[in-house]
Amino acid sequence: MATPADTVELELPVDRKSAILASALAVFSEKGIAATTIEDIRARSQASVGSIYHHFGTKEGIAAALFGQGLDDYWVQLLAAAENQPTAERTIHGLIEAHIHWITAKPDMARFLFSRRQAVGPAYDPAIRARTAGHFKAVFALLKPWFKQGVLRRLPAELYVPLLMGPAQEYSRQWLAGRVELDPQIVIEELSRAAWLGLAVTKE
Amino acid sequence: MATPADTVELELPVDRKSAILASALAVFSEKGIAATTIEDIRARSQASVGSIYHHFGTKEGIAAALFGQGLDDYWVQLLAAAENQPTAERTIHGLIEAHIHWITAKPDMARFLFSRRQAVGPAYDPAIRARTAGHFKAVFALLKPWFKQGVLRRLPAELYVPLLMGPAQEYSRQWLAGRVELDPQIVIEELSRAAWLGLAVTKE
Amino acid sequence: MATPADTVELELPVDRKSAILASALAVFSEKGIAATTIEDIRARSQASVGSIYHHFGTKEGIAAALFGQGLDDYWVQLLAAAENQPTAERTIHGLIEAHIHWITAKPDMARFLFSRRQAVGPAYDPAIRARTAGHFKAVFALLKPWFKQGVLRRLPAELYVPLLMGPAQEYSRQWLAGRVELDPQIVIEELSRAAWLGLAVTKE
Amino acid sequence: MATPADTVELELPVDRKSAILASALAVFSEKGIAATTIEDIRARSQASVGSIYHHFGTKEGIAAALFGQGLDDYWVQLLAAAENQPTAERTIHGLIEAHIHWITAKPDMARFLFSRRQAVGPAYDPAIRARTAGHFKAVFALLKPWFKQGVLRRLPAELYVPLLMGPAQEYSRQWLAGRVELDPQIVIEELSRAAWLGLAVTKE
DNA sequence: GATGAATGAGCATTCATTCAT
DNA sequence: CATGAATGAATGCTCATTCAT
Repeated sequence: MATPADTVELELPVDRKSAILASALAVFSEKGIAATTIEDIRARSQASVGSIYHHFGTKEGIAAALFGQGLDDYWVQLLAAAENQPTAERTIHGLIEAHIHWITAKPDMARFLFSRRQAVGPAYDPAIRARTAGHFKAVFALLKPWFKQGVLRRLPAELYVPLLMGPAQEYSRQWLAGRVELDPQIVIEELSRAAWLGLAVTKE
Repeated sequence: MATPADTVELELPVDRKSAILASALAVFSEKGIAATTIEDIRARSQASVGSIYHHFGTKEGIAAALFGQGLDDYWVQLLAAAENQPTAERTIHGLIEAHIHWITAKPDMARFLFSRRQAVGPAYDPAIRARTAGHFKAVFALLKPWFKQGVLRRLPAELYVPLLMGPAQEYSRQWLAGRVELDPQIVIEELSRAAWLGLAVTKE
Repeated sequence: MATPADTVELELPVDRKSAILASALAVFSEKGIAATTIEDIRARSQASVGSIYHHFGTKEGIAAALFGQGLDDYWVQLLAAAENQPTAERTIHGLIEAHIHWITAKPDMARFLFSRRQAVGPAYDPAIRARTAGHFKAVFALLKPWFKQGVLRRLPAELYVPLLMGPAQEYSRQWLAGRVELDPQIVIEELSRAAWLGLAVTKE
Repeated sequence: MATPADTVELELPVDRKSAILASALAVFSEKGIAATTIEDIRARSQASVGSIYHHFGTKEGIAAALFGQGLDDYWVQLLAAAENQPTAERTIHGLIEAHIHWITAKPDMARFLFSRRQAVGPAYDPAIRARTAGHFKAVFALLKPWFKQGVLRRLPAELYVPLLMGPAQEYSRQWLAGRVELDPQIVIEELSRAAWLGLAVTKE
């Protein structure tokens, strides 16, 4: 067995394009998006400037490609986790659990994705918004039945994300910033509980 | 009739230093922090480059000064709102309400403050963390009695902020990004309710 | 024949890197090192700022490259002139002659080289010192035999350069500053004589 | 007794003007002339920018004042040392001795003075040249008798300084640069000897 | 597709100097 | 005479992007 697990750095070059994206993500995470230069990405990916521009056209092109990739990956996880759950409570639990697992598994991508406005310029805003909306709609569709059954509360649309994901999102930011370290299982239970209580119809 | 109300721009120059800070905040909000140049700030504040550097030493110095100012202002509001409340529920309600009012009153500063990592470099991190921790402690002290009375749940410290402020924070981000527009009163009630349910001891 | 001999200025661009070095030397000589700006060098070399930085990394990088080049060139001349001389006196004469010829042939480089401390920052000091020491050692080795034969005096090491090159060096500085103009042959004889008398073992 | 010997730094403020000059010299020596800013001088002299400009008008004005002061001081020493000597050899010895003593006593000023071209801009050149010429003439007059007596050689005027001061000057530069450290007495004897041999008429 | 030298607009920062108090 | 806030031209350097090979 040649390469030990922590020499990950050197395993990049699957193909050029992916290597560049992976390197970009790594550097973004290390130095911040704004502070990252093409030269940083070039050095890490062992590609040439020309090659980078050949594949992505612009610095922002790299970020956009990365963002799209991360966005889809994230929502795919959420969707999968929420499917085929027997109850609303378990569905919500599945979403929170998937969220925490995902940021834990891919912290660099999470950091990048959650820095929305810094990551990709306003030009890409509509596209991203549309894509996010699409994903969200798919997930929301899974909750529909329970709204009809009166298990989940009917609220102004803009409040669902804050109530559902707000606590998890806030915790994630702190964890990604290295300010916090807890047993994931406890965190998931607690954050799911909060989301559930905020959304569930009170029995009286 | 000399100056119409919306020509606010021109009323800046109280004293140089404040004018620079105010202008910086305005430009940060308009173009984003990373994209803001000293020249932008200079043009808006009608100061000279030299003057800016005389007062703040570095571009980051401006951001740091602004951040400190905003941070204190924010927490002062929270603290005031949470003081002298008769019940835990009302205290939590006060905090959320103050939060929403503050971001509504000072959206530019809120945008700046909530972009933590982009706003001020890692050099200032410890200082900011300490200052935030201090403010938070003061607020948390107001909730102490209810922990002792068994009204509020005892949880790992890292979960209080997510449960208490997470929903409000998530909503604020969307509102500040212009993605949402709701009746503040409804928002406050809903977000307070979520925070309360997440923190309160369940009667059973 | 298109370009007259004194339009040397326009013949620069052999390759970019050399053109930049040559231009830098010219401007250093004209305006002084401290007063020379990158823009001066850029204008003269007809390169772009980016190109200059691509090749030399720093303003000081240019000076360092130039210094190394000049240093080697100077000592190569001295060494060649001192080799294979029949007597100590002729060896010393050869060194002084080579020195005067070199500064006469390359006054700009001489001015640059002899302004040691101003030319290159302290960071490069050790490297330069080592390089100079190496060159000096090679030359000194040529004089060794005559020390053994009792023709040249044994003195504290630090005095050899002052006694050998001091008069020539002082004259050179004045000549390079344009304060003096003499028949080189007379100068060489006189300065060689002084060096020889200072170093030779007195017969008597 | 209040102030210990090594707190010399704090004893500056005799009067403002002198304090500024002394500070300037100190900083020049520490950071180099080109790298010294008015702010450096201000900080060390504990004067205000305004005050500095009031007294010297320009940054170069400081250097010029300092240069004049140092130049006169140097030559006064040389002259005194060469006066009333019984022989040409002792006169030359006196000059070299005074030179070495002076640079040893006032290394900062020596460093400043010997960096001629960097110290003061070309504007002051004629004035300095004239002043130096005057001083030199006075000293040279002391040697006149021995030229007439055929003890000292008649040479092109431009060669006297190189032959007389060249070795000492070269040694001084190295000593001031910290590259050398010898017993002053030996150095003086050796450098005087070289100067004498270079200038004396050979007995045959 | 890949390479890397070249480009040049743009930026943060410095610093001598001025001048109102 | 002293002070220090204010000025703004000038400078070294960065970096996204292009393009000939």
